[in-house]
Amino acid sequence: MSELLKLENQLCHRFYTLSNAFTRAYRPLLKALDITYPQYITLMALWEANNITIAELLERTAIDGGAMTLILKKLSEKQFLTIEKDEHDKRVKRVMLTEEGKSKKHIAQDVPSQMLCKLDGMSHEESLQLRYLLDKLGSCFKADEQR
Amino acid sequence: MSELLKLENQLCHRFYTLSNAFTRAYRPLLKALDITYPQYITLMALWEANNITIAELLERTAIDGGAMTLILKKLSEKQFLTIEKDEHDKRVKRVMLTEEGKSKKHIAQDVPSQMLCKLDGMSHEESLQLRYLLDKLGSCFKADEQR
DNA sequence: TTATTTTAGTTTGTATGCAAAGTAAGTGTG
DNA sequence: CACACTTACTTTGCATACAAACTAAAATAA
Repeated sequence: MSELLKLENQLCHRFYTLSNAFTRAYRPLLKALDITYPQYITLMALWEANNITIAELLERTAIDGGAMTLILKKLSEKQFLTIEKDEHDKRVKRVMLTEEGKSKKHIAQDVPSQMLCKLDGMSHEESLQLRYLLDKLGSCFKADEQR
Repeated sequence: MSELLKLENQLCHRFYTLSNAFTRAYRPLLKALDITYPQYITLMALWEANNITIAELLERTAIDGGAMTLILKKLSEKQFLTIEKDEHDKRVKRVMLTEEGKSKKHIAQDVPSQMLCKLDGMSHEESLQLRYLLDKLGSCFKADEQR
């Protein structure tokens, strides 16, 4: 049978599997913060750059626009952030961390290192190499999507 | 600020982004078959091993059980497969490709190579290396999930 | 200025992903 | 044989992912 159609030969299936595995692995770590993985991504973006527009947040997180509306609603209900209309351009909304949202960053500090523990067995060398290859693959997609 | 919490340093975010990119990239390729990416994964598993139980299908595809119920329903409605109860163990269901489902494999033959075209820019060497690292990462997760 | 187009976000409909609860049917024990 | 336990799936509730349609507001063109 065609080797090309075998599931074990699909790069895509590895990504599918691993991406889901990451989400599962983060779940218990994020429980203390009472947030989901995409919500965590959103907060990380904000901890890095607060008071940005939704468009900028979409750009940084690569989260879907429609999904982001709901995610921000949730995070807003949980008192992590507030959303305000821009003064000059009323189409634009700005997302701002609350004091509470800012303070949660301290709790989140531990999350990345805990995740690294789970991924023990992979050397630093290897993870750097992996990162390089992932970024290369990412640029392939970017190039393709522009066609 | 803590480097660890920067979004660009997260391996997980690369997987999140790339996994979604794969799904998007497959969409147009799968349009001819009128199936989604998880449905494609399911069919690949069946083209490789027909007449298997749902449990085996879950094992091979790593798709969620609850989702699989719906995916099989869809594929069944589309006449790709049928589902029958096992004679000996009535809890078990077996999934079988219809003649139509089998024949679609020929159309699907082109999909992997079309995807490889999109990923041009990555050498064969690099994709082998990537595959090796992905599998290593996968085994890290497996080891962790068993704790 | 008015009509056209573009931009920033939201909404809607469909398809998962996942945990947890539920169901039906075997298995094992006493 | 009766009860507890395990299996193989399905169902349910919630949270995205994504395309496409929609809305309001700003930028441009005519």
